[in-house]
Amino acid sequence: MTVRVRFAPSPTGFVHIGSLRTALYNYLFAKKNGGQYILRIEDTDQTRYVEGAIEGMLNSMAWAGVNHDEGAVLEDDKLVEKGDHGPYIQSERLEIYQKYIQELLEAGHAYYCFCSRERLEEVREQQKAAGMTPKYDGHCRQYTLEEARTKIANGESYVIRLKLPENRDIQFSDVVRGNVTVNTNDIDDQVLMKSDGFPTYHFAVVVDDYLMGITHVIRGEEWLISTPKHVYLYEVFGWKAPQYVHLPNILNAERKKLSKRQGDVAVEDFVRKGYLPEGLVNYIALVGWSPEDNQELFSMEELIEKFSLERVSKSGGVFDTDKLNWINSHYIKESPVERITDLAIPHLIKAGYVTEVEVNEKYQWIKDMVTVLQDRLSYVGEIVDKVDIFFTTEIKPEDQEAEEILKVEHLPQLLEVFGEKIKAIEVVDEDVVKGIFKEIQKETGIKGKNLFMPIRVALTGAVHGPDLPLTLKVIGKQNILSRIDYVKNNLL
RNA sequence: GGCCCAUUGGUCAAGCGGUCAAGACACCGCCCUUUCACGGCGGUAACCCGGGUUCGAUUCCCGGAUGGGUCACCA
Repeated sequence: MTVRVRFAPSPTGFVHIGSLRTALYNYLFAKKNGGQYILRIEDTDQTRYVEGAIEGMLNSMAWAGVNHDEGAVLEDDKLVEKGDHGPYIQSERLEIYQKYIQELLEAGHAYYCFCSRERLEEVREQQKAAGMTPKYDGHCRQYTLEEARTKIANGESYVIRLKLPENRDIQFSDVVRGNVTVNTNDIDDQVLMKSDGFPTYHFAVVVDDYLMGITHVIRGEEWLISTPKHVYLYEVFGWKAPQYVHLPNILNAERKKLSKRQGDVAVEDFVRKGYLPEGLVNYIALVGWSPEDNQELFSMEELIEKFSLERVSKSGGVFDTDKLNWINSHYIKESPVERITDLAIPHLIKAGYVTEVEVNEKYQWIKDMVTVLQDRLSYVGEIVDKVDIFFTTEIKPEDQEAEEILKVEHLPQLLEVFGEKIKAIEVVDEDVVKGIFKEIQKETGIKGKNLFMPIRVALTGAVHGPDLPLTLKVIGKQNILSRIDYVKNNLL
């Protein structure tokens, strides 16, 4: 039996970081087992549909390199479907659901319900007031199919509910949780078909997973509790249920479910900040799964090779930006400068350091700047916090420590000598600066920290920063000289 | 609140009856570096609490506590 798995987002916005991980695990599991990974769009809630959401999600998945074998894909910016188990968009499968819901109705496993939302609300309130768990009271179970159809013919609005047997334990085995048992008395007669003719998730997911030949359902743990309803549906249809795999949640620092409004949770947020796809994917793979050995850094190929559902953890994991940064910085260091430069340019433009028209002629210079900074970035966008030293004209000591350094008594002499030597050369590059430092050391006896730090602070205002010779190369001869003048005139 | 699930350092986590309880991030220290980083080496730091079972429990069982999930015509 070939493995077939699916990722089934609903197009209500962006791809949540937790969804990315769910998709990734599905993808890894499929690839590992030579199976297929399908992307199905679950757009059964007409009220929550967001324009352009599908396209955005598809782009995020493509960015991350989690590519599906079947499902909705973007071709020349147009949404098309690939694969022979389609349609893969639920709103295009309405007739299919109709057929199966009729089957259920005829067999007595589902019934029409005419209760108004008001009545439902009322019942719930009463139950709550009585200290009971809110649950549909089965009011419409009394109607025969025939009676119900008469009411429908009279124009009454209805939904279709699952008719659950009383007091029956439904058990299923979850790959990560083991055996889970829930009694039907604790489950609602779930609405299967809504009054607008669309199926609910619970119905569509079962019909589609069956029809699409899904063998393993790998999804977030928020679905664990409703799985018995799905298992029951498989049973009454006489279908074989898939293997269930419920993934633990990804939590924030407060150990709450990671959600919007408390920072970055959308894949696009990380793209925007300048995280690399291999960094994000590598990190996210490690929240909720661990390899047999101690490996931390993985390419997608290695993840596929090492991944197994048996090693998925049971409990939720906190999203740790520090570790993400560490992993991401690894991939930034590994990348060709050109790649980081190209990613950095939009950030520099946005921050106002360069204009779009300047970019071409300044490309080499920008590349030099990126070369100097590349090893120090956690994510590319961070570069805008570090480039000020290359653009500033008026040196300002960044803190008290910097101010102290500017007060050292040999600074005026040092700047004088250094300025003269810079003046004397054509082009400032790394080796030239190193040579100059050597000469100064020989001529004045100033060396080490006493040599580098005063120059660094005088020319950049900062105590910390990238390698000085490289930094000076990027600053350039003219700017070095004018900064020296500025410091002499204003800060000494 | 009912039901379901979980609980190893600050965080991710290994462990699957006998270990001085791995490793990584973060933090601290040292080394490398004529500066700053990178890097290398080292350090601090954990089995939620009770009962059982067992010669022996972090590991198995039962309670409790804590945390999470879920109780929609949302997914």
